Amino acid sequence: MKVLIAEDDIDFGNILSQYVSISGFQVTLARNGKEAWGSYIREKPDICVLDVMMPEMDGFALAEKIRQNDPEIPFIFLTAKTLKEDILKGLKIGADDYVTKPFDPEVLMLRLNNILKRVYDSTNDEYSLSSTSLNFNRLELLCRGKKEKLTLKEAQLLRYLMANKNKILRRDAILNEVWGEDDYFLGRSMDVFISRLRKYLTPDPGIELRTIRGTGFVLEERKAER
Amino acid sequence: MKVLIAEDDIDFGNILSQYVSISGFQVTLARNGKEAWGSYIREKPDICVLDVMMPEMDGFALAEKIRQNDPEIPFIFLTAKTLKEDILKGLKIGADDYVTKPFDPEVLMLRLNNILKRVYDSTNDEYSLSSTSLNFNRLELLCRGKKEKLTLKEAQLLRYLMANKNKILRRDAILNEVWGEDDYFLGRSMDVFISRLRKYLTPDPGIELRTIRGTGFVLEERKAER
DNA sequence: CACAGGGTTAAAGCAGGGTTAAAGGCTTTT
DNA sequence: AAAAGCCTTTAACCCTGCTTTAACCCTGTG
Repeated sequence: MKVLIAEDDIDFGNILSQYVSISGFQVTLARNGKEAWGSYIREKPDICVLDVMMPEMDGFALAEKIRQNDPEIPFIFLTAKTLKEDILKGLKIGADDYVTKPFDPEVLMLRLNNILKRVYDSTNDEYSLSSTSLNFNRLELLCRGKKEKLTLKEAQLLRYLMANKNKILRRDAILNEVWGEDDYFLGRSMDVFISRLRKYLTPDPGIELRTIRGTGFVLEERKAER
Repeated sequence: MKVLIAEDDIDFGNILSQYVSISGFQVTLARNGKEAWGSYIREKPDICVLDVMMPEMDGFALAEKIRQNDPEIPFIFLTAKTLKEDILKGLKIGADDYVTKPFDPEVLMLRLNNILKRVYDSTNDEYSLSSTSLNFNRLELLCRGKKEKLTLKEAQLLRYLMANKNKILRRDAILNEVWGEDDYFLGRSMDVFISRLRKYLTPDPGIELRTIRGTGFVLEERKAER
């Protein structure tokens, strides 16, 4: 498990990363927001621990940028502030946790473990339906023997559909879950992706990505009708 | 969505539960751990908000008891303490979040929403009458073993009728509730839908969608007449 | 028996999606 | 620093299926 820590206080950052790496994580330490962004792109960590107050780019701005790249990755914010608006801001971005300084590194470790257990243990990155399966980690779709390489968004959308197979998913729910927000244009964008997924799925006749007009979509196993 | 709040400070508990119920949750408020346990068994809430310091049974003990009953249910702990060992204890039990008093109810609401979105994404609303049931989420009607796929409007209308079964509903009330407005033409449109619903419901002789001339409609269970 | 409220069916109208191509952003490569 | 490459979003145009409108019929009530 890779952890990205962004913390501008050098001493504190070192202590923290020692602590975390002793516990078996692979740690990347960055000294400011810009550096952290570079590390993120290179390392593709599993979780980010971000200081809110940093030079170059603050923790919130960084989090938003990272969130755009990966809507699933969990964040923990570190801050000296207990100001209400800061906490609210963090939670709105989708912080998974919020730790106010000063704190004990052990507290952070427990939270890290809790979150990772939740996010990665329960989420198997293999999904299957009929004679089709998605390996989310490798972004690969195997459909009736036909292998397809997917892009990240394609895979995220398909994963959400497969994780909720046979359930009608409302347009706004899909958008909020996969894109993080919901507006008209993103909706049309989603339609484009749906269209592309249908193409990928054509080799498997046992699977149908059905439109529920005015509501949303379902990915369902097609009963052999007539 | 049901929320169980366990809080021994009566005033604070009331404020909190008002806040939460305004946001559309169904709230049960308990004044101590024992009472909360009873409420838990009765209500089977979807999430628990527990004060740590309570008479009879503290929040941690309660959480452990509840966790035994349901390994998935999420917790949020409320506490005045910022003591390290308390936070650790909570996190070890598997707290999903931890809020220290004093705090803004809005913060709590955001955390509630975050957690619930994560844990439960689909609300299954089911309505039934006689040997017929409507799954509104799936837009499916099961009528005496006959399955029908409904359109959104059909389902909305039928849901309103089923949610108010055996009650006479006035035309203008139905229109305002289902269509959002009430004029002559929409009224005729509704008649078309009523006609179609009657067709769907014919397989179940125990159900009648009756017209109250000059007033509206009732969906009622038909007593074996004669 | 008259007529208004509602039943039923078919046609019309329209909005929500389907599909494809081009534009726009980011990163990586040269 | 420009160019190339890859993905996502925007745009345009089309089509389909749902809702509404319309037309005609039936029936209960004064």
